[in-house]
Amino acid sequence: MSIRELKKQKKKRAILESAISLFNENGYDNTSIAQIARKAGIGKGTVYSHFNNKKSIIQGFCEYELEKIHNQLIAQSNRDSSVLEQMLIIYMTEFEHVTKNREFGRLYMREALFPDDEDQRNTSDLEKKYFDVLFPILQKGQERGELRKDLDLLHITAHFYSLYILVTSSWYTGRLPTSGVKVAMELLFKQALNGLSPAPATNTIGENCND
Amino acid sequence: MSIRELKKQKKKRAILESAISLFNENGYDNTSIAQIARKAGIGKGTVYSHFNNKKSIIQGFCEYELEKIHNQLIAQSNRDSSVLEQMLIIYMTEFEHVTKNREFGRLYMREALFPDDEDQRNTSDLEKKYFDVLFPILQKGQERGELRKDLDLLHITAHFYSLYILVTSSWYTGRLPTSGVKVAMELLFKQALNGLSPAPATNTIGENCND
DNA sequence: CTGTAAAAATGACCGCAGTCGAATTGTATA
DNA sequence: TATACAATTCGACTGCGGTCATTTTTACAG
Repeated sequence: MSIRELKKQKKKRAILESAISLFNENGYDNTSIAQIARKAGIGKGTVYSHFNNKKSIIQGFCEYELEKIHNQLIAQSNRDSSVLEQMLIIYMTEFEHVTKNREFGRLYMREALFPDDEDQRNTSDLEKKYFDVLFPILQKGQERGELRKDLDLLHITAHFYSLYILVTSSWYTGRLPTSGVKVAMELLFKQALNGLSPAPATNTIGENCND
Repeated sequence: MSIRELKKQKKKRAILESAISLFNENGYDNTSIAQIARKAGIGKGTVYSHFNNKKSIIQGFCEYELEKIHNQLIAQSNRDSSVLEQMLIIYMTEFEHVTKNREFGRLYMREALFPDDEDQRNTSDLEKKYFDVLFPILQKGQERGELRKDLDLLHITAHFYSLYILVTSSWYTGRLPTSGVKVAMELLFKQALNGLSPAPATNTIGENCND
């Protein structure tokens, strides 16, 4: 690694650290690039040689964090627990990381779910890692009979992920206090597994299997 | 209604119309308030006497639109259809409206789900109307035995709403083409009703259901 | 119609995100 | 070490969102 690359990495980290502390201190909108640059001890223009724009400072940080989580989870994952337990661990871990730096997490969720048209998403590799964590768990779940075998793994993921989004949103909007997040997520995950309609045995099977 | 109020309403509509066309033409970020003002035939400062900031132009529009939808739905709703059918109609209607003006919808979803801390949400009345539409349908569903009676109506709503968010996000991120939205939503709604885990009694029932 | 006070409209102004060409620093070759 | 070249840094500059003191319009009493 040349001196150049080394300096570049160092500066990038300095920018991120300045940005994180300033964003959490004063909020995203109340922090100027000039401030970040000053705190990092560099010129304003230099910030833009490391990040395309203000938003991508957030993306850079969050994607870096998320990748760390995923690597952690792959190492930690306990193949023997139930799907419910493992999903709870995964999404609660992600929730904690996303909301640890409130401002960063908020802007990341926005960009990830409803991105600017111009920002062509480069999350594909991140997504791949995501699925690398989830799919083995779900597959095992299918083999163990915890999950219906006729369902696409992608669709199963969709249910858990969508509930994760909702819970996170509820936390951000203040409808759900931090203390209630885990309970809510567990409840909703269980309901997703069991279904909203009554068990077929007791009731009209035909209606549940309508097409 | 005084002449003042009348003029004010007229100008507000003029601003919105200019904003809608410019946003859809050039995108939100590439449209300046000055442009909107010029097109509406007023001064720049006047825009700010009708809207607190650029974002609230979007909110004003979308909340107005959503209220229209809700009123429509209350009138239209067919109490005799299944919960699945009614939910599909409601959320597909909302999807169509939200995505009709792509840019507006995107920014509205962002604000609704992950709002700025400073913007204290005033969506409570909008939410109330929302529940006024949904709860009767779900209640009827419980009475008819389509939905488990032990579930909180709010939680049932959560499942459908979260899937709606996911599908909408998938559309905005380009993962789901417009043509695939309804199919995806129906599939996911059915799965939410039936549950992700196999029916307790037998394993084969699940396989007869859905695709 | 006139005077007047409140309401509304306005655009100059401020601080910021992002750009760009010039200046500086690192690298390679002789 | 000297020189040429590429990468990096920089801050003055542009156009924008949002503010505010000033001007213009409206409502109404005398």
